[in-house]
Amino acid sequence: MLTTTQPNARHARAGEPTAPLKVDCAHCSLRDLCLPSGVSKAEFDRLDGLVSTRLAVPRGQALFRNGDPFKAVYAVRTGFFKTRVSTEDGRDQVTGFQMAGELLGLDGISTDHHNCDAVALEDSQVCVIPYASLESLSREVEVLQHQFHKILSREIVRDHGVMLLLGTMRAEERLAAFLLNLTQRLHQRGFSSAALVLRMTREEIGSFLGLKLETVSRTFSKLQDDGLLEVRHREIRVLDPEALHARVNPAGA
Amino acid sequence: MLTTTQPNARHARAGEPTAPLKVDCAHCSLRDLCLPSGVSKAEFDRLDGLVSTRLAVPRGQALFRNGDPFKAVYAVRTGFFKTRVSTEDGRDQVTGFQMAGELLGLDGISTDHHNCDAVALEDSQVCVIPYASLESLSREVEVLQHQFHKILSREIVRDHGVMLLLGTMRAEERLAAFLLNLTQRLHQRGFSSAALVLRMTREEIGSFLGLKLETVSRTFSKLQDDGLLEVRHREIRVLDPEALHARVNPAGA
DNA sequence: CGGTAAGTTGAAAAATCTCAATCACGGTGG
DNA sequence: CCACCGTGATTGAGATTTTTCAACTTACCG
Repeated sequence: MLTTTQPNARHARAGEPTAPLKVDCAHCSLRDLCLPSGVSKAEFDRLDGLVSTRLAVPRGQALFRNGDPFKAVYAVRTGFFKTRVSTEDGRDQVTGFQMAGELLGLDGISTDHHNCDAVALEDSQVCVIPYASLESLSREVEVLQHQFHKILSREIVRDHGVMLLLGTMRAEERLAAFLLNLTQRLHQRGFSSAALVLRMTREEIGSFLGLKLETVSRTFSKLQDDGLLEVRHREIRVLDPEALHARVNPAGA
Repeated sequence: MLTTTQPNARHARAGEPTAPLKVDCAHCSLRDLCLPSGVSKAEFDRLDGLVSTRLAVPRGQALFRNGDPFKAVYAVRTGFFKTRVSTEDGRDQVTGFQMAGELLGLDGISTDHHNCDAVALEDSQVCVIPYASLESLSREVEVLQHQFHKILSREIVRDHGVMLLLGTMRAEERLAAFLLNLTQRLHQRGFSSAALVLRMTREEIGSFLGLKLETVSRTFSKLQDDGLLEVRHREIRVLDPEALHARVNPAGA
């Protein structure tokens, strides 16, 4: 399912839009998952010009990097991203994985510069939402303003959930929680919540979960041995979602 | 320095404002650290009515709890808070400590209900900022809108920093980073960055840093033995800030 | 002045990491 | 078409870090 890398673009930065076609939230299938969620039919024409262009980001390439000037936020249209932050001495932490309908770049508002790297894990497309337009439009369209605030707040709540995971859970619980989160988000998007293809390596999963890649691998094997999963490299089948859920909170509740 | 607990209010919820006096950002000394930062003199009168009241929160008491309906965000005027989230099986994670000028309750926008508990660690006062007023006023006052977005974004960036800490650092690095963060914020507020009095227990520090309280205690002792700190219970003196900084990133950079 | 909550310290147990070997697969080139 | 190469994944064994359990100390509050 992964499209092949475009070797000549692999090490370049995100460039010009491949398809500068007029883009239109009103006809986008991700409408209800994305920024315009809650905007009524009648109001959709007011969102005209919110999304200026689309941008293709080949696998392995950064949409933006730590330190880049912040000008826009991005909505994932197709594909899959990771965001990561790093220490001065080179250790890094994946802060999230983003799929269709999710927003990237919100961190940049705080300092006018991006504070993390966003890297495509497969060939992807994003909608470019110039931040100035978003601010001015959300002064006029109340539901847009509210929805944008909700998205920012939701990101904070999500982050708190990740802190809880990193601060209190052991390896098996972390991986179980991670898989359930992925399947739940895939399900929202109309995919099976039993079968999934991971878009990231064991190392990237480990970086997100605060574990080494070997620990991730061992934990996959354990969950497989226990009959909760079927693991074949990146293809995962969830055999027993109930039991998987129970692993997140072993004490039960 | 800690004010004593008011025993009879200890187990009650945050109640009515003790001092329903007209509150005014324009004359508040926290102006530049807080929500109105960046609002010009001329515009200050437009912020009239943004802060409806003040609220006293005695030590140990919750300003809000997970599940409470979300109606307002709160700016800490005096005192000190922690926020925490918890799992169904009762483990919890402190997600942050908030001091004067910092905002509480932003998590509530996402679902119209608070998603964490905010508990005063000493007798505190907050300014109540009804969320509806904030949204409508920020549609009119551009700099307020922008500042509010910056605060939301800054919280996201802060959370990513905590994830990095929880995901990649060992105990000593975590504690060093924590202390430097505290001293830096105290310094911003005009306090010494060498001497500080912790407002929280070892257990709360541990919960924030993803460590057990014994590990926190041992790590304090280690840093003291190494001559970087002087630790007497909650009174901490930073003897060698440089060296402390070096402990955060032992590989150097 | 006693009781309780908070903090410190030790020793053993447990979880995770590190280092190393091996395996599997996809892509490449002969 | 097949052998080979490189990346990613798995597994094992030993080292390290942190946790757990327990004893004890200290400070503070009533």
